[in-house]
Amino acid sequence: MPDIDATDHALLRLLRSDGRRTYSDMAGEVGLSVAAVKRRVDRLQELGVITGFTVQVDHAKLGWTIEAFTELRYAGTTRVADIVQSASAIPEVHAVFTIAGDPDALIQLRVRDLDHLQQAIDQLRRTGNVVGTKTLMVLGSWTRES
Amino acid sequence: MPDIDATDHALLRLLRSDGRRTYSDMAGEVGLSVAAVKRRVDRLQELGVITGFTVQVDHAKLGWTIEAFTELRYAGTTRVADIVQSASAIPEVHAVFTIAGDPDALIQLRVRDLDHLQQAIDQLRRTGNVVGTKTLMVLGSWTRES
DNA sequence: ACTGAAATCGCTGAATT
DNA sequence: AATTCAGCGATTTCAGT
Repeated sequence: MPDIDATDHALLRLLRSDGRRTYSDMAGEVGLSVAAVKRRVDRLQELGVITGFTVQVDHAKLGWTIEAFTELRYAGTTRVADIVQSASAIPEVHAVFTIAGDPDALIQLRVRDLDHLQQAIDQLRRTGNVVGTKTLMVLGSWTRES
Repeated sequence: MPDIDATDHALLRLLRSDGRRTYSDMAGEVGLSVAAVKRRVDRLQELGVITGFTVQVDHAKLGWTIEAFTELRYAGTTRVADIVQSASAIPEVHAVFTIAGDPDALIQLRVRDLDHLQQAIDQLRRTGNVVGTKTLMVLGSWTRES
């Protein structure tokens, strides 16, 4: 684990709340020069602490109004890599978590409507050696952004 | 639902893979002028399709090596807003999903070690009217980034 | 490691079609 | 709604401490 000091953590916090914040803004916040801030952010990327920058999208505004988690159980012979590969190939799949114990995987889905959800789940069941599913419909969500 | 055309979707896709991509880069990709691209991105923000920009962090590199989901069951009287409020107050909680049916909520956790996980789960059990939990340990994960 | 300055590059708004 | 252009601000590099 590399040495990440309090200033680095402050910069990460600032970039989390706004990934396009300028170096001069951050420099003012942490009390360093613009060049020093850029050097630290570059270093965090080289270390792999920062893996990238992205945009946050409200999927509901694009018509993908339904979010769900599906727990998958696989046949005993299924390998973890196969689970990820087959699930991630489905466009409705937003994230795949392989799990220790029961279930074997937790799949985060985003779909347009209930019909669309059923199609996505059917597709999940068909891929790999799925022996059982349980779907949790998301009513609301909160995500940390500090 | 506002009218988001193919160019807007292309811009969203580009910004997802790199949220700090320059307008001139995107202009080249979609075949528009820099100012036109800026106008579209500004509009997507005004519409609320783009809710913000952020940095992607490898939490394991910061020492938060363990990820888990905890399913929570609450007493019948508990209100959804109370679930989110009490769970989100715990620093180890990364996301809260309220669920239709059983369980009542799915909590995404990030912790430093197993001892830390136990503390976080204990804290979840204490808040609100939790009547049962089941924790899923994440072995690996994949998230769409296109 | 950080600072400050210089050069480059991109952002932004106004005028125009 | 998109384009062009001009002014301004941010990024990036480098010499100095």
